[in-house]
Order: sequence, then structure tokens, then C-alpha cells
Amino acid sequence: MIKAVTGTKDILPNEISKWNYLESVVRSVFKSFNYSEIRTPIFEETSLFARGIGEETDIVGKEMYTFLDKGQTSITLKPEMTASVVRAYIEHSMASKQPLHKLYYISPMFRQERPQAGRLRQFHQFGAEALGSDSPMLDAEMIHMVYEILKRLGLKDLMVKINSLGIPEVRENYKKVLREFLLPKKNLLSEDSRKRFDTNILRIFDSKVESDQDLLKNAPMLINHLDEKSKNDFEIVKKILTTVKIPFEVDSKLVRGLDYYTKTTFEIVSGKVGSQNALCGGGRYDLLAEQLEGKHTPGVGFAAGIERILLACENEKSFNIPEEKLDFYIVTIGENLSEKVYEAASILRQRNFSVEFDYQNRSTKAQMREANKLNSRFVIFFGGDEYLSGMVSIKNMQSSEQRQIPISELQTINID
RNA sequence: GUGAGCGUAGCUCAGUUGGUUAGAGCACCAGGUUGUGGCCCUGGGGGUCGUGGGUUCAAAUCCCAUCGCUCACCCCA
Repeated sequence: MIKAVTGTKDILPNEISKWNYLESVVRSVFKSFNYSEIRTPIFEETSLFARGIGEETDIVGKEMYTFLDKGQTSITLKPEMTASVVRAYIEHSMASKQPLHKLYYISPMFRQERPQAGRLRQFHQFGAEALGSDSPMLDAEMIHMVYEILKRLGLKDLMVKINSLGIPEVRENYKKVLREFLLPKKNLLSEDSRKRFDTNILRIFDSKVESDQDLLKNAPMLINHLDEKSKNDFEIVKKILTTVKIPFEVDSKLVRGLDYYTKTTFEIVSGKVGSQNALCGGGRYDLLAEQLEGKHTPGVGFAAGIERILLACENEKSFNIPEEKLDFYIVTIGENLSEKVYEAASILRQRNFSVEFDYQNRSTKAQMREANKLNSRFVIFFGGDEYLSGMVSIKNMQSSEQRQIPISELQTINID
């Protein structure tokens, strides 16, 4: 049997309604903040991600779906959206049309990792990018939007974590300080962290090894080494969040795995989804556009994992979707009236009612059971004595009331 | 890439030390008397016990391999 590829999942009809519901919430919140949708291709030239996300990152180093197309161009299935959005922004000279662009997306992403709870190889994200302004109001707005979406989805067990990484010079300086601090203890670090010491020392803060965390106890914190501008902007972000009553925690250890971040970074974690607990992550990336050979364009954005959010919603039973209802089920009695039934259904469907009937010539009882299973509000009976005089019976399935009407009345019938 | 656990009907699972035609619940289909649902009752279809090999008179049950799934590490949404 051919099965879906490891790490991919079919979304079957019985679960599609919650996806649609989530997407409708996402779109309406983005609309209220005046964000416009952007759709970019599923794949890009590999170098976009290599340069945008950073050669040293795990995403680029080992998780991308990369292949050569027939023209021998290296192609990669998008592992995240920011690089693509910035590419489109530059390619279409969007900066020249207006100074600030507020964009959102809902799209599948691809990363070749070992699947586990809340982690797939093809997964889906929604997210936003605001390009063209370095206002910290936009940083706060990003957090505000996801938080609002998660809240509307009924999630409660959430924690907003924010941090500031400062500008690159500050960060480089701080790295030196941290390196000096850790050097004497280097041999006591875990193997992974010793590697990070050389490649990306900030990441040591992410270590889940307890002894590593012990060694970091009195480490100098980046947050105390920020430049004035970064510090002020961070204060503004915090003030806005407080004003709109979004609880948050400053997590000076929050270092995100994409190279392009500057200043604000944030994450919202759920206590209800297992070990991959980040529902969303994001931050500011003021230097990315230049890295991609565009003009200097400050930007800030976030991405949220739809599967993880739905997992949290399920575990918190955070929302209910009303059952699908059918308006009419047409049952035939006795004789085969398929064209007549088809025609009647067609008339009702033209008026936008949802209508179903039996295709398999089954017994009346079987048709009734089907009508019941489909949650049909009304059943229309075709056939029998009354049909000879141009009448059909119509039954309200909830009250069980039944009356006869002329067939022609189906053209004007109302059910409310 | 590393580690652990699990693979019996569409789904959730029973099947205690190897022994007769492998079971249940749910789901599905048909029926419960002339043309009507939800509850209930009766019957039915559906499994080469993940796959391949081995041990044995005999294997879903023991051994080996292989594939798949799940969870965790790593990393991230």
C-alpha cells in the first residue's frame, strides 16, 4: 500500500472544519489590523534561504528539501516564509509604492526533521511581516495579533516570552563578554554546548541540560548590554503590551535559531502540546533586506504553527464547531423517480440550499437513516399516492411534523 | 542524525505460560411485514495477526532481520 510520505498528513473531511474555522479567525484578525495577504511560490532558489536564514542554521544546514530541477537549478521547498516575502518585496519594488507594507500569509512549509508531537515535515504556518518601518509599535503589534488569534481560538494555557537581542555590534560585543565568562568552564559544558561555544555561543542559553544551566547562573545577560536605542524600543514594546493587557515574561535566554533577528524576539508557548511547545515565534530583522541585496528595509514578523495550535485547541477543548447540517434530503418511495428527484434537488440547490438524495436505489428506511445521519433539517418524500396528484410530503426531522405541498412549491419554499 | 516504546478487522483494543475454523465494542451493509429516521433487536461483509526468515508436530504468541508508526533528544512553528 502506498502511504503518505513520512512526516506528512492528510487533512480529512472530518477535521477540515476546524482548519477552516482557524483560518477564518486568522483572516479576520489580520483584517482588523489592516494586513494584506501575500502568496509566494512553494519553492524558491536555494540560495534565497541559504543567504536569508543563514548558512550556519540547522534549517539551512540539515533540514531543507533541496533538489535540482531539470535546468540544474538548485530548488528548495520553503522552510519558512520571511525570506520569500522579503524577496517578493524587493523584486516588485514594493518600497516605492508606499513606505510601509503590512503583509500576512497562510501556507505550508517543509523541513526534513524527525517527526514527533507537534512537528511534521510538511506543516502549516500563518504569519505576518511588516516591512519598511523600525517602529517598536509594530513589534508589539505582531505579538498583539497572534495573541488575539490564540485568544479568539479559546486558548488559555499560554505564555508570551519576549527578549531583545540588540543591534549586531552590541551582540558581537556581548558574545565576547559571554565567551570570556564561559571559557574557564568550557570543559564542564555538555558536548552540544561545547560545539555551540564555537558556532553560536548564544544558543547555549537554549540548552536543556541542567548542568549547562547551572554554569550559566551568573552569566552576564545580553539584556543588560543593550544599546540605548534597542533598550528604549524594548521599553516601548513592553509598555504597549502592558497597555493592551497582554501578560508577558522577559526571557533573557530567548535566543532564536534564525540568524536574521535583531532587537525584539518573542515566542508564545503552550503548556498543552508536548515538548515542541512554541506555538509561534518571531522578531525583528532590520538587516535581512540588505543581506538579500535590497535597500535597507527594517522589518518585523512572526510565524505560527497551525498544527501545534490545533493540537493545543484540542487538548484544551478550546472551541466547538457546530455540526454540519443539510437542508433537504429527498427520499423516494417505491418507484424509481431519479430524474424527478434530480430536478427537484437542482431547483433547491439553485436557491443555495444544501440537498442530498440516495444514489443507490436503497430502501426508504435506509434513505431515512441516511437523512438522519446527515443531520438533514427536512426530508421530502417523492412517490406514493400523493405524488400522483402532484404533491410531495415534507417532514421536519426535528419536530417530526409532516405535511403535503404541491411539487411546484419547491421553487419558492422557505425553511426558516 | 541519536535513543526508547509500539505494530491483531476501517477505528479502539482482548487474545495470561506457543495447541482446535483469531474475538469484542464502535463503524459499515441488510432486515425487524404493505410508504418514514434517531433508541432497541436480528443477521451479514471485512483480518495471509506490519513484512521476510528461523525454532517447533504446532507460532498472533519464542528468536533474528526489515519496514512503519509514536514519543523524546537535537532544532524549531
